[in-house]
Amino acid sequence: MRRSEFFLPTLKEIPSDAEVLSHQMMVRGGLIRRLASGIYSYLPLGWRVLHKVIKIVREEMDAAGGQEVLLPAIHPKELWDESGRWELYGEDMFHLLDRRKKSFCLAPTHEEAITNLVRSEVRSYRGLPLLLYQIQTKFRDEPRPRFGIVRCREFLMKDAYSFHRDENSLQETYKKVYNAYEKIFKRCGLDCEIVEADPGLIGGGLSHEFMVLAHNGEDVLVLCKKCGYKANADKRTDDICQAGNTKKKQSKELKEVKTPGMTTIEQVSEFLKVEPSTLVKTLIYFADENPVAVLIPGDREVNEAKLKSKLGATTINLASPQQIEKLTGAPVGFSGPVGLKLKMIADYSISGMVSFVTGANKNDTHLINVNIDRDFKIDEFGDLKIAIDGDPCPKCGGTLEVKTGIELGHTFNLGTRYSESMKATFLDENGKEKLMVMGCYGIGVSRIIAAVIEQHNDENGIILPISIAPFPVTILPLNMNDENQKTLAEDIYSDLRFEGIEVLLDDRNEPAGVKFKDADLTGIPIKVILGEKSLKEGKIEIQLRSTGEKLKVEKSKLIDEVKRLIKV
RNA sequence: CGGGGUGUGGCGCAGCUGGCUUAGCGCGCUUGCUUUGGGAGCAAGAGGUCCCCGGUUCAAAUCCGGGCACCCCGACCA
Repeated sequence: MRRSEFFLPTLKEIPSDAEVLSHQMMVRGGLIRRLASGIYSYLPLGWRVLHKVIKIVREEMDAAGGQEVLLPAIHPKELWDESGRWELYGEDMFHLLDRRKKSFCLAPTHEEAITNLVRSEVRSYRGLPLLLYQIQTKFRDEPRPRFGIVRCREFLMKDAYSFHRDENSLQETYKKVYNAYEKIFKRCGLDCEIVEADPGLIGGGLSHEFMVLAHNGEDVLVLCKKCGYKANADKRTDDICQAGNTKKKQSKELKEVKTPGMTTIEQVSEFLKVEPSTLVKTLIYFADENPVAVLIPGDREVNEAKLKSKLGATTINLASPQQIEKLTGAPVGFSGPVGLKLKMIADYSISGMVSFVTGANKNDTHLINVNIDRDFKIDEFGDLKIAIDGDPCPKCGGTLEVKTGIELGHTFNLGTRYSESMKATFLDENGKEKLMVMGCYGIGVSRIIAAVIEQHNDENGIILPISIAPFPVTILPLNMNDENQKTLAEDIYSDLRFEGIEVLLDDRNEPAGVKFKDADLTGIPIKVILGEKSLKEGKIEIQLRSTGEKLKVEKSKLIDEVKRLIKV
């Protein structure tokens, strides 16, 4: 490709609406442009990168035994009613009406569509297992699109679905896909953490997320250096951590104290001269219209994702001041568990606490020397806090580190969540009808590009690995008025193309600096530089974007050298 | 949806507090000449419903009301 003819608008300045580094660089580098919030066009350069990523994903999915399909992006409402997810997805789904006013959606995911297909075509155990995948645009009316291409309302996803006769077969395929994912991210030059996750709206049992650590990640992970435990910070650890000892003897007498106007933890702890950690915060939530009191230590916050999954609720909301007053008899800031007639759920850490401070459900009043069991009962304990750096590891007791990352892949053990609601069954060798066991596996394909850029960049711009570079090589004749450089550039250009190498020839009549800056910004891995300096010595210079390394090679060896650099 | 912010040639911004000229600057763009190892120089140019609607006023980019769009922080997810 000739740069003079290539549609590649690069920007000198940072676009004002791009806060995150990868977003800024993708816009400046001419990879993408925004059309609306969370909706982006891919320009030729960005589309080339996306193509490279798609190729890698496709190769590894095929190698794992997957077969590619293409499912519709528009689905009728009835399909989603079968699984009950039309309601569940709600506003997060783009809805539309056809000319006869029949309801459709732009598909945010394809469990229903694939299950519909497979249930009608596969009737026998002989047709199983089956691993089908597609690479397709997904539509989600995200409440908050952000970080450029990281969280979009229209984005490219690879989604795969597997169907099995039993759990064992699912595990086999699950492992294959898991391994394929590791290879995909590695080939894209990404360093990936695989963590245990909460399956969320997709449903099912154990699931894993493939995360790239990034400062601008929107997911929070906890990592234990000691035992290697890794999980999404929203994943409850109830299964592995236990409630502490609640039997500690406490004889101090329960007492009311006046705390006029003190509605915050800070005010109360300062007034009573105690640490915030010795207070217990009582928060009133509504879980699908049912009020519940949530108890956590005064210095901690509730992780609403954990709470939601603990309560098995679809929506969860903090009660309003009016509702609180109605339910507890006191204004906000004075809620407490003693005498409260609500379902009571507490974080595990509360179980080990004795003689703590709580609200008294009475205006301007708190209680001191409060103790569980003696003064009130907890219905249920669970892991409900937002994890913070230094928390104990739920598995080994070591110290947890909290990091942020970008979720690139998610694998789910769906079990029979969809085959049951949608009646996807088959006959086994005994002629018995059974439910198919399913798995599903997603990769945010477009998002991978942002993740790579977050991990690989410098002050000059993007640094791309050869594997996903739009062009592995660019030729920079520094002075287009120099006939010698010009013809040499043309010769190298046709030689490289003859070798089947994609190359960008910067044939613009621009100063050297412009060419260097553009090449760096767009992240092209190998620069072939034709300038007076090296040509005087009869040599051609090669610069590597990743290391800044400069090589000088004989003209006759150039093509072989470039081929060698591309191979590694 | 709650909280915060922004909207002025293609891009980045100033002007708005305290209303009045022809709305300015940098980058980019066009033409010519010069230049060519890290976003080059000189000269001449093109390009604007100041987000939209309404109000106040002799007069609004500027003040007031409403709306829209976009960004950031929270709840959702690949």
